[in-house]
Amino acid sequence: MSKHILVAVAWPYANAEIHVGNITGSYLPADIFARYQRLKGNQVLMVSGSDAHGTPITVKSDAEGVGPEVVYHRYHAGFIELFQKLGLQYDLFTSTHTENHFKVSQAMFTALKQRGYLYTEEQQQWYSASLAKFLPDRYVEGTCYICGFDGARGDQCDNCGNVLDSTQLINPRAKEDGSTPELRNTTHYFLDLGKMESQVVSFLEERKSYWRPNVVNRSLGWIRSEGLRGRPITRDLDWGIPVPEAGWDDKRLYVWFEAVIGYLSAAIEWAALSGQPEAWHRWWTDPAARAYYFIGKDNIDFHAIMWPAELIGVADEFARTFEGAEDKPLTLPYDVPANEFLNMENRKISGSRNWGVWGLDFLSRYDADPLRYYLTVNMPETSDANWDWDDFVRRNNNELVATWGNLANRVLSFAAKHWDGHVPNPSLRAVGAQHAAPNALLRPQDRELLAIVEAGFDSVGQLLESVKLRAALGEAMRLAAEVNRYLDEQAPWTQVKIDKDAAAVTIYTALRAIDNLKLLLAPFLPHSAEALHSMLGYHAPLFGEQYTESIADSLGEHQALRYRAAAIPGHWRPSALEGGRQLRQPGPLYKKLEPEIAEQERARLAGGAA
RNA sequence: GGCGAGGUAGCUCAGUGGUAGAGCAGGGGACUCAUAAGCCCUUGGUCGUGAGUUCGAAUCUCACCCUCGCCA
Repeated sequence: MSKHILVAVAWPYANAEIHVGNITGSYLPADIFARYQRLKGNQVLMVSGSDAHGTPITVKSDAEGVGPEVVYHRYHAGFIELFQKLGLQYDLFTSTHTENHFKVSQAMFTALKQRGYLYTEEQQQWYSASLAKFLPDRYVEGTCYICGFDGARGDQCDNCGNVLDSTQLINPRAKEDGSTPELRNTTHYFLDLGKMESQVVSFLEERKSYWRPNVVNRSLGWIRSEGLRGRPITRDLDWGIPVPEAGWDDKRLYVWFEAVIGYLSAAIEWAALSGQPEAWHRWWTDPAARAYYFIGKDNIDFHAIMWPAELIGVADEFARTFEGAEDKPLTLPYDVPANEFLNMENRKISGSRNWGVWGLDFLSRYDADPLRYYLTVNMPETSDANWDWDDFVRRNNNELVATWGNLANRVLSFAAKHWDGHVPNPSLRAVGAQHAAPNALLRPQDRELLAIVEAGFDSVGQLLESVKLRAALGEAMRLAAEVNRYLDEQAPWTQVKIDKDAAAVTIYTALRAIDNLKLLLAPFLPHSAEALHSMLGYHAPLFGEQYTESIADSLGEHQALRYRAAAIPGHWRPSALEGGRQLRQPGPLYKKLEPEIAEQERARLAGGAA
């Protein structure tokens, strides 16, 4: 029975390029999981978008002398280009700077207020008289009250690394014009997290048995040791979502509060774009639907605590506020399989030090599937992992090319050479047995191999189901090795000389095994799986296609990445490859890499870091 | 300093009470369809340190050391 699965993917912040650590942290695992669920025949909705608001973007745009939307559009366009090239099949990759997201976020705010989970409180904030505005923490500099460093930012000291209370800065000055700010009172809305603590704890306890230990223990530990406290959800800013209250014109919703609402608003936008505006309810208000959130560990608090708290808070009030109708409460996360970090050549990835491998730069020299392979076998699912260029080359050459790419190529080439590019037909062996099922014409060793490989639909599927992607890929690769062993035992290159019918059964069996492996590996290696699918003589693709669309609204225009499902999609079930089928011209699925590139790439890193 | 995660073969990692595992790397061998790829055999670890519980511990308890992250 078909299930509704929401694949919620971290929203990249639109002020930096995406690197391999970001990709393996959340975007890639989400796509692998979503592709598997699609092959299973489930109703997948995979959504995300650019996080367009917040002070890091305005700081950058101020420095460039342009508007914040210019900065956001530039990075947003880069994200979409990268995701297309990587084959990340978002049903919708949009942005938080859309009229729809504004409305949904404001409805969440109003619903929370209605339910009594918001309160106001006065805070002290630096105010610049000469600029006539409040200064966000990042807009104030001064002397660090911990280490004495003179260039500390209001939110953090770059010298000692401590997170600062900006109001304690010594000799504060406005970054923009150097003026001396004064502390003034300002009123903000707070989300009353303390009021929801027991419900959030219950939410976590109920999921403890199957969540990753680092995600659930860390969240529970944090709540137990500190307790949940109210947290401001508005700021004195002009870039962002207006607070839907009279007299609050010069304030905006805090990004941490509104960005996560994107998971809901993107589903609503997707439904509207798809011409079935009610469709989002199937993923958001049907208790049977499951929501998976793919994020990096730096985002755990927001997805395991804050966002569930927002959802628990609004409950069924969102439907009344947003569409004036009664509906069930919004669905809470089923799982938050957060990944740890990826280091680069044993050092932390750093954008400012240019120590990292950036997605688009990588794809200008290498293909997407080798990247997806390496990032999956090395995925930081349980602890931090490390990107090592020598290891990348080794794994590409000795695993992806040697075990799998070569297997497909050797079998297809053999069929092309000896059976004129057709799948050998085992029924030729049995006179008059044309009505027999294909398996009836197979020898015990052939049936045994197919049974082993076909068991992968369960074993690999189970691992994918529980989001153990590294293990799932390893299991699929182990099955590929089984087929290599089978070939060596049967030695069709010898059979073909003495008993061509025997060779035909062997190659038929091997082709069917490869057809199965193609599916088992498709979530991980979609580009080469499609290529192989075509070489095996299929016409319809396994997956649908990505496309971009420009959407205009009252805030301007935003580009969106979308997905059109395949008319006749692939299915997560054993191959029924028939004998006699016409194959296409085979060719290598992957390229071997020269060992020297590791040294070259490291030099590129070091050069950039100097 | 508190909390969380991790510390297992050269490398990347699996393994939550019962004689230490996988892949890759290293060594040897038989084959040749294939991107000199594949297959078979094989070297290699006092499972961070110390103590305890147990007939028996990588696995449970305690202390300590190291790495990463969050918080202070």
